[in-house]
Amino acid sequence: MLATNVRPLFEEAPALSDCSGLLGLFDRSPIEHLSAGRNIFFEGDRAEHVFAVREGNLRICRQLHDGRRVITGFLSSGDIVGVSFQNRYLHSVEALDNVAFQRLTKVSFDKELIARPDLRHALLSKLCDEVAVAQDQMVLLSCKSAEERLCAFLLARLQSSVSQGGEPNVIWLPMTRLDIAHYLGLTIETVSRTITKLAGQGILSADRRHEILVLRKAALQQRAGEGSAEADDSLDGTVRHVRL
Amino acid sequence: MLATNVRPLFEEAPALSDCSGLLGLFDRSPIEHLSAGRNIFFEGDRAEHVFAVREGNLRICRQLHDGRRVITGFLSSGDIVGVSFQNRYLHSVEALDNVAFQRLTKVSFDKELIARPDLRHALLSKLCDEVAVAQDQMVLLSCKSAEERLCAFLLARLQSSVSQGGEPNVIWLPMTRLDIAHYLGLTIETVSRTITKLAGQGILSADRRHEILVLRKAALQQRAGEGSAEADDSLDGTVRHVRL
DNA sequence: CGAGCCATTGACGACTCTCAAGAATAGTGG
DNA sequence: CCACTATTCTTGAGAGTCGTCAATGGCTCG
Repeated sequence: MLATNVRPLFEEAPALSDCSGLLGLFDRSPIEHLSAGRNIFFEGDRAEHVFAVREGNLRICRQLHDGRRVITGFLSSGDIVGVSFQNRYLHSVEALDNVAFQRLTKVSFDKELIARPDLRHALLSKLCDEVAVAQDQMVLLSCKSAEERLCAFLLARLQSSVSQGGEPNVIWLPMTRLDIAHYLGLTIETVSRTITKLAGQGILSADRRHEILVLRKAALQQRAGEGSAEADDSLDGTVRHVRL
Repeated sequence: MLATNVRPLFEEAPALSDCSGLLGLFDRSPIEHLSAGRNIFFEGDRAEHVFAVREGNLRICRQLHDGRRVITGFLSSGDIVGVSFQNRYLHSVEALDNVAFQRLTKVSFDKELIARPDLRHALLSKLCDEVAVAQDQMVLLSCKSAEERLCAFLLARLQSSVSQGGEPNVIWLPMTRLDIAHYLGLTIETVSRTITKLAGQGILSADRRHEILVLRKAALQQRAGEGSAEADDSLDGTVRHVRL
C-alpha cells in the first residue's frame, strides 16, 4: 500500500478531468442544475451515480470528526466525479456557483465501460493521473511554506483559467479565500496576508475578490518552488525532461 | 480534475497493495534481490517494468529541486509498484532492508490484463483505493498536529505489523525516524520528541529502535483524531479515559 | 440603508523548525 | 572480542512561521 494509512475497506475515487471519450457516455443524460452552496452529494451518501460537470465550479470536501474541513480538490466543466468501487462516497461535492451536470448510474457506467475497451483505458489512465495529482498535493502539504503553496496554487489556477479561455495573465478564482485555505492546509488569514505580500512585491494585483492579475509570472514560478515539469509556460504539449 | 494541480501530462500511479489475483501474474518471473539502500528504480527513469514486492520493505521517495525529500509511502510484501501510463517514473523506490521482488514488463503486464477482465477490475479497484489512501494522507498533512500525525501513523503500522503476523501490540518499524519524519511532513526531532512524550504518558514503550510496544491503544486512537468509532478495549482490561 | 458574509490587518502566542550537542546503536577493523 | 567510527536517535535552547483572537472595512443582497 502506498501510504500506511488504514483504509482497507474503502475504495473510492475521485474526480477525473479532461475525460476524453468518457464524457460521451453522459450524452443521453438530462442536464441538471444546482445553485451555489448546494451539494451534488454528501460524504457518506450511498454511491449510486457517477457525475459529469458541464458548467460551473464545485469543491470536494471532507469533514473531520471534530468539525475541521478539508478541501481535497475543485471541479469544473468536463470533470467526472463519483467513480467508485465502494458503496458510499468518501467526500461531499458542493457547488461554488451555478452548476450544470449530468449523471449516470454506476451500473450503466460500468456496462458501457465493459463494452468499450478504449474507455476502460481512458478511465485507468485518468485514475493514474488522479493519483499523481494527489501525490503532488501531498508533497505540497508535506514540506512547502505558505508562500510556496499559494504560488503553486495560483499557477495551477492560472493554467486552468487560461485553458478555459481566459486572458493569459488573469486568474479566475471561483472559490473563497477560506476554500483556498482549506485546500492548502492554511488559515484564511495566512492566505490573505500572503496575497497581500505578493501584491506588495509587484508580482500580482488582487483588486477584485475573485480575480487576480499576474504581473510577474516568473517570480511566481520561482516562489512556487519546483514547478518541476510544468515550470515553463505550458500550454504547448512539449514535455521537458524532468531531472532533479 | 480533483486537485487543481498542474500535471496534465503525467499519469503515473502508484503502489498497490494486497493485490489479489494481480500477484499471480508475476509467478513466472525470477525473484530478484536487493540490499538496504539500493533502488528498484529512480525518479525520472524510463518506466518499463511493473514490480511485485515479495519480501522486505521499501520507501517511495520524491525529491524536490532544492534537495528536500518527501516519502509518499512505504511498501512491503504483496505490494505492486510501477503501474503507470507515462514513460517515466515519478518517484524512486528504495529498499529499507533486504528485499526480494519480481518484475514484469509493462507490455506483458498490459497484455495479461487485456486477457483477464477480473484482473482489470482488481487493478481499477486498487487504483481507487490508492487515491483514497493518498487523500487520507492529504487530510492528515493538511490539518493535523504532529501528535495526531504520529499516532495515526503508528496505528497504521500496528495494523500492518499485526496483519503480517506480529504480536497484537507490537509495532515493527522498518524505517528510520527520518523516514517517518519525511513521510509525515515533520522533522526528525519532532518525531523523536513526540514518541518520547507518548512514552512518558504511558501510551507506548519505545525501548528498541525499530520496535514500539503499544500500551494503551485507545489513547493512541483518540490522539490520532478521527480514528472514529471503533472502541478501544485494547490490550489490558484497564482502559482509562484519556482526554487531551 | 442595514444585515451579513467575506476579506484584510494587527497583536500575540504556540507549535514546530533550526541549530547544536550529546547519547545510544550499529558497523568495521584490528 | 574489543576498540573505534559512523550513523541514528535523543534532548535542549532559541527563533520563526503560522495559527488564534480580535477589530475593521468592504461587498452583496434583501
